[in-house]
Amino acid sequence: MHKKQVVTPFESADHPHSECLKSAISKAEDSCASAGVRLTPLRRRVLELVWKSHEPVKAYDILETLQSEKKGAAPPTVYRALDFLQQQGFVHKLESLNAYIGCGAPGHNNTSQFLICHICGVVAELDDSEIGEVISGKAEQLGFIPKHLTIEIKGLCNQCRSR
Amino acid sequence: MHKKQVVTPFESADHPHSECLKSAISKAEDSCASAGVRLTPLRRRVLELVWKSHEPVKAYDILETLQSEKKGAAPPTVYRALDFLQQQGFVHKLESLNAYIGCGAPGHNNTSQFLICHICGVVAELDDSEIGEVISGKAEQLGFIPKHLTIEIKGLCNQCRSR
DNA sequence: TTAATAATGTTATATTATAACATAACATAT
DNA sequence: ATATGTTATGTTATAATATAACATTATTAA
Repeated sequence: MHKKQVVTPFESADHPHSECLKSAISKAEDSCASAGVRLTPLRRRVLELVWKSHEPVKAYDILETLQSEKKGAAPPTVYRALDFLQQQGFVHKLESLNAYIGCGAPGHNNTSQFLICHICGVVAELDDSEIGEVISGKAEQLGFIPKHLTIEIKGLCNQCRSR
Repeated sequence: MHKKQVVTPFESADHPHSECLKSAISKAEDSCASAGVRLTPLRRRVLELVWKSHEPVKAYDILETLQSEKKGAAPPTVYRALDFLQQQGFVHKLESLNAYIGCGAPGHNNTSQFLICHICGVVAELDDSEIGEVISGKAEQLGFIPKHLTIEIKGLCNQCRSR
């Protein structure tokens, strides 16, 4: 029996989100310290902005906020920070949305699967070993060696279905 | 025991690709006839260009070819044709590449999974029921109703691994 | 303290995609 | 066959996403 391994659940509107944010920053700090890389003020700020909510965030929305806070931000400012955060596993890119979402369990991700509600926009993240295994298994039957999986599921979340 | 359901295999460089092209156009013609929609010369030409090979094709590469063949083509020319072809299930968009690939089995696709070789660029398409079922099952355990799956796996194909 | 490295600033441009409105082609009902 | 509605395409402009290239600043390590 496999476990669900929900890395980030669908959060209701009233959950204490400041805890999510705090936890994400804290994990990033620890991880960077261990890895010997720098969570600079800029990178930290971009991570905060990605974690503004459980909805995907667009690069140019981050840019707009940065520009409002301090002049001089340009697209590379954002994309470099996002690249760093993705490399460290703190942020994922949702390819089907061209948007970014905070990772709920940096360091514990093998393959991630994202459930994206097309009504409310909220995203849940799974790291379900069975999904990864089935896909990898099928691929390997064809002699294919998987390196990176993009798994994004759009649909209707429990909350939105109930309405 | 589930079957592999390989919709489009990894094709070797020397396979008779004109057969793939011919078959794709023929299926599209039939499907359009049944559905009562029009495979116009422009749409057919774009479908041919998507099926130029088993590698993903970029919208602006299609545009360039169209422009070389006849003046007046512009981005909407291509994107409209691609939209139509996607709606009819003749073409898939690979979200992780912003590129398009011909569908090997229009009308028989539940969920597609794409294996993308990051060395040679060739794409194989699966429509494996077990993959779809596992993912949908997990999602449903969370009360999520899946509508559309994006499953794209980058890695090393058999051919490229052997070198 | 200096040199090397890493991060950010800055300007420009590439790439991907859509909006909005005009014209043309086609279908169908008279 | 012709008017009319609908679908498809033409056309211009612009929006949205992302990277290249080089200059400057900050940090680290020798």
